[in-house]
Amino acid sequence: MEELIEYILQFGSLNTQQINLIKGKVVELELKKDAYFSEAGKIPKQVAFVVEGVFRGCYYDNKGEEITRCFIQENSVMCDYVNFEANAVSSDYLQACTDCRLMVFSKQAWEELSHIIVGWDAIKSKMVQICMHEKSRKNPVISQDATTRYLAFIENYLSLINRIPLTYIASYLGVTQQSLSRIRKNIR
Amino acid sequence: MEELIEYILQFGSLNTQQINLIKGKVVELELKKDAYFSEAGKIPKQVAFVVEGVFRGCYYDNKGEEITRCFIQENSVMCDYVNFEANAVSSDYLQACTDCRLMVFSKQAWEELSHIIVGWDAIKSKMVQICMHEKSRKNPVISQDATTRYLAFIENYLSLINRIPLTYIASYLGVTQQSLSRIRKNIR
DNA sequence: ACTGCTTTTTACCATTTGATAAAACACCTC
DNA sequence: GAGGTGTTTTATCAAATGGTAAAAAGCAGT
Repeated sequence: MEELIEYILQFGSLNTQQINLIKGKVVELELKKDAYFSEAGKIPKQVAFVVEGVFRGCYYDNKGEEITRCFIQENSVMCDYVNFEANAVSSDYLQACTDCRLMVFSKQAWEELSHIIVGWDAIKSKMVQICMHEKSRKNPVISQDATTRYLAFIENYLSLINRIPLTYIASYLGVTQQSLSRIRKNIR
Repeated sequence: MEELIEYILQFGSLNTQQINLIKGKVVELELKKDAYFSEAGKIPKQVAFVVEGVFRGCYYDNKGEEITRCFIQENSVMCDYVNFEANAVSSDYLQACTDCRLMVFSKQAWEELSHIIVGWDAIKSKMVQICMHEKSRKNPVISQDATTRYLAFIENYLSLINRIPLTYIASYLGVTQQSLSRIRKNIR
């Protein structure tokens, strides 16, 4: 819980009473490896803060290929936010890559905070915008070759290398897992 | 001007008085082809609405390669918003690909609207979030081959093909301009 | 129509990556 | 420790893409 509060306070200041209001709206949730936090075809109904574990965002293209869009690590917010806000059907899965522990806001709780905490909306938008921006900043660069993309991935996500299957990393980097394996051999 | 108002009203409703307040805060700006709306190394000080013309967002990687991140067309909002909000130095250029006409909010005007229009903040965040989301949704998919990426580009940006240099499109798709030229020949 | 300038296309070869298949490895259960 | 399951590595060949260079096409100014 303290991790969540500390995270939120990065984006604006809150007094003790306001912090307690937030604590009252959030519930803990555990998910096992491979479980989905949210699924394509459903309307996202929750915003999560990742306390422990790693998630990935992924979807399937029109050829049925699984594509990993992003990874979400400890101490960050996770949600298909635009569809959450719009009550629209998501096209992405948010899947646990490891056993995970989350703090979860229901849509109702998330919206009630706007009414009971002055300044919550400002914190909220900042949080979401920076989250989106960070994500895109870390994305593999399409004009770089696969080796360069892998090296950049190590820079950005060093701690993930031994926590999640190589297939997911390959899919994130846009190469086959065989190519990634070859790349790993060559940079050794 | 009417294009701007119509665009804003997509994200929330405003009365005539509020609309006039917005109109009073915005100024028209023309930029010639190749001019920059904002530059890497500077703090973004303005938010723009593109009335006419096409822009691109681009940056230079550590090898000095120019990389085109996105295109911004008519009837959309343009800004390096996270750095605009944070008063932080941008690492991107926003460059006119054609002669352009913009409606521009200064940082001061943009913030004053928050104080004088109830609900402006909500409209603002929705606008920015959807803008970021759209952009990433249209991005070329790294696991697809160059031909597929080019065909997807045509789907998303058909009207751009004959308006902007091929080099920019190649740089956006992550291929050399020679490869793109070969691809165009093969799909004919 | 000619000149000079920029953009786009072609061509050639080297390198990277994908597709397929098989082997090696790791992990879990019995 | 044997067997089963899933993951990672290797290997081989075919296809896609990059690098370099040159030719062709488009375009503005005279």
